[in-house]
Amino acid sequence: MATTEPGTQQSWVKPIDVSALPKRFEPGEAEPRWRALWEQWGIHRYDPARPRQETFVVDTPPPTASGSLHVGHVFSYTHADLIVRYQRMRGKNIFYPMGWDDNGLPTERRVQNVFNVRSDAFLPFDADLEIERVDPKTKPRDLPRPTVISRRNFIDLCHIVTAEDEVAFKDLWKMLGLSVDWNEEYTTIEDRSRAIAQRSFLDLYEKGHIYQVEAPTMWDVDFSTAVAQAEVEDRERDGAFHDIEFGVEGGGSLVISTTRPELLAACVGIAANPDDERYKGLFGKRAVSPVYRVPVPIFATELADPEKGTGVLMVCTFGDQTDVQWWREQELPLRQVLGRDGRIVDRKYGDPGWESDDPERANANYAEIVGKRVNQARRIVVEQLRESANAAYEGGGAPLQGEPRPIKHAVRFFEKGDSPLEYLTSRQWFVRLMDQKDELIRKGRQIKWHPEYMGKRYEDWTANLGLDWAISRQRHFGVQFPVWYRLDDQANPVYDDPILAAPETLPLDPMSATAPGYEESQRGQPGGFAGEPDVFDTWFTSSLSPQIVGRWGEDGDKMADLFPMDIRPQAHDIIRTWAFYTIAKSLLHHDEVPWHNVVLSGWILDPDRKKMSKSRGNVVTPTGMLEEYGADAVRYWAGSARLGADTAFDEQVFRVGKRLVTKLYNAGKYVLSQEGPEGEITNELDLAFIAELRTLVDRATAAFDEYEYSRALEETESFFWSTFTDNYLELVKKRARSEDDPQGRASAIATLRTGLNVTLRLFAPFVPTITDEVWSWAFAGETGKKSIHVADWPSSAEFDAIPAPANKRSFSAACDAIAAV
RNA sequence: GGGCGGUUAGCUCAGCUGGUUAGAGCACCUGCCUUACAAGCAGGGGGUCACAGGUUCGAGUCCUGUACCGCCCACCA
Repeated sequence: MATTEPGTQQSWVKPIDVSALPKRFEPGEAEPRWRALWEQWGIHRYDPARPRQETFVVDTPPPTASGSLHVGHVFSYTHADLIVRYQRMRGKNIFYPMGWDDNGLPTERRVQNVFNVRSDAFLPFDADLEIERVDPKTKPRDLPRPTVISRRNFIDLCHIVTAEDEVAFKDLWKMLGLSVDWNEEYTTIEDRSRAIAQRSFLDLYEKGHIYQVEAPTMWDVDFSTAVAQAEVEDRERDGAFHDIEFGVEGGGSLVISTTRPELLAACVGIAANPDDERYKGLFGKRAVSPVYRVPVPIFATELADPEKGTGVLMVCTFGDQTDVQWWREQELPLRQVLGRDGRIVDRKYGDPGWESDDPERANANYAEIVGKRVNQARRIVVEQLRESANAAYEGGGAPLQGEPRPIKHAVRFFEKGDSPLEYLTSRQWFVRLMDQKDELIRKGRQIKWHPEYMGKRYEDWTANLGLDWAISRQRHFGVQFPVWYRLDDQANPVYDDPILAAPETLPLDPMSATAPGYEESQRGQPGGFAGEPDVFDTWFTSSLSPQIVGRWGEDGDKMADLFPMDIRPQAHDIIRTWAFYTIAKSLLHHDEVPWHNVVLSGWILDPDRKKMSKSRGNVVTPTGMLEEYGADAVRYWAGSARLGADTAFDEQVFRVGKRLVTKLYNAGKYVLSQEGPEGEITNELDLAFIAELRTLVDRATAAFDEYEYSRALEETESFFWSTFTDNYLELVKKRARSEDDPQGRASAIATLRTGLNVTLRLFAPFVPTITDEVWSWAFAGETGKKSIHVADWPSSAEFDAIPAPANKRSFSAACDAIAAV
């Protein structure tokens, strides 16, 4: 700071008192102190009074609030924070919320385990219910049967568990120094989010984008719920082809190949390729199944591959997606044998739709598999197929031809599930997306993807979408459908004409709220009403993150001020879910893109280049590394990886980050402890240094503008370390203390301070604590910006008053000279 | 089977629109406690830029093909 030395007219740059500062910088002490100050000063607050064009809006990912955060989260959330801190210094009014995605299966699973309970949507709420936590030391097999409780009681427990997780998550984010506006915190299960999700449903319903249908859908038998295409993944599994002989009416036989003999009872047709010479004569005839002696039509289809198996196959209700297609196209009967719990349901041959040429045998065989799960049923059916008594026609041999042939094949799983998906007919709600594909792609192209090639992933997924979005889940902890059904004289729901909730009554639970126009006593009664027991797919709610923070349709609706948003940071594995659904919602509700930029972080891989995961036991805990290296060092590590790039976890980089922090501390102490006359920058070397600094500012700014923060960091770091401290600082040390060159000394001190001031600001988004610490020693007072994070981002205009050096090469020449010595 | 990334020093990675002897950090070797910093400084060794062709005066950079690694999607009888 400049003061006037007593007895002179010369103003004097006063040094800081180095002896008052600790010898070493301690992140563990400084970081909490600075966090408290930022909080106190409110520098992360959004200012609703400022106009949209001065505002930078972030659609932050709400992490799943169950279990724990891992290094990958720290990595990608830091990336968003780097961009935000840059924009804040550019003078932007930052809208930076944080949400917790707490509804959904992960939470349910945790609550089931923590309390040993199960939920039943139809049980009445018990206000006095007390549930003890399971002692974590209890072995699973020693647990009593789970207590079945009402959905509302279950949800209360979910709230308890997620509230604990959210506190832990928030602490971690604060420790990491995320500059989130904690006034804008939300959860996806809170009332506002529920109201907005239900409002979304009503709006889509009104616009004709939502329908309800009883149809085959992908079904997870463990969770007993429908799932959507986006939640499905393939897993390689062992299987076996079983060659099974069917009879043909009028004589002869054919041999099909199947991996799912247990579905033989669900067989409703036989298919082969129309050009397949082996089967051409059979189309239009009927085949007869072994074991059950059920006649089924033989038809031709281009989808049948003559090369696969025996070239002829059985169509079941339902073995896979193609079965569903054939069932529709050929108008085949429905013979579903698998129940929602994954067990074989009871059927009687001889009943309508279950005709058999030998009902007695069919029933005897079928009775053996009733109530069994798929694998067990398969073993039993295979044994039955080995008996010639079960041949498809009189006098036939054992239907199973040879031994099953083992194969490896991809099987569809629910991404959170443990059993293969089944296709079951059930009543589900859908959002129509198949008719929106072109428009979804067009919207995707209006968004800038960083890195650009990630946009292609979105486009491929959208173009290849095969199904509308199944949004209903037969689960518990989620947002309810704001829907009731009228009951007919037999108390059966009339699904065609649902009763919708009035917008002003949201949020509500139709299982406890009374349908409009009815009395609660009419619930479940003939002529009365019933609530829709299903809940939304969690993505139905989390895809509304822009609307939730924008309070769409609520008091204080800010959509006009925030929407479309500036950036959506997220990981690339959820392009097909979170990004896709958010774009879809935004299109259907507002005919707009939800944001202008998508910013995609890569994954953290372990040194074997595998994705880090809990199951691999190679997870490093984020808190541990923050405690050991400090937030600045951890942020340095995240900041050194560019967007989209998967990065191997390398603890060395934390050390490098920590070293940079130390260097900044020491360089700051040195520069600000220099004293001398105040004056202009006039010396040729100093001017040359400033010219170098100026180009650095331009490069770092350009990089940040393209979301390439890692390049900005690298440029700044190499300038700071090499140009500034190793070269310039060494070159002017003497002159900065000179007694006989007051002008040169003034010039050196002014340049040193400018160099420090500017590089600190360039580093501020990456290492917020150390930069604010050094900033506070002198520059905070000089500029009136008490925190560096609200100081102006450096611009080349700052240097306009400083003349260019006489020779552009002065600086490198001086460096060469010192190197030679 | 289709698509998208990647392959550069022992390790982790830069290298933007093709242009002088290919870079950084870590690790390694040598020398220095030079009053900001030994968590530092000065210097050094180490790379046929996966491979094969091609375009060009000139290719790590552009084109074609191959191999390997990873991801996404499809296949599921």
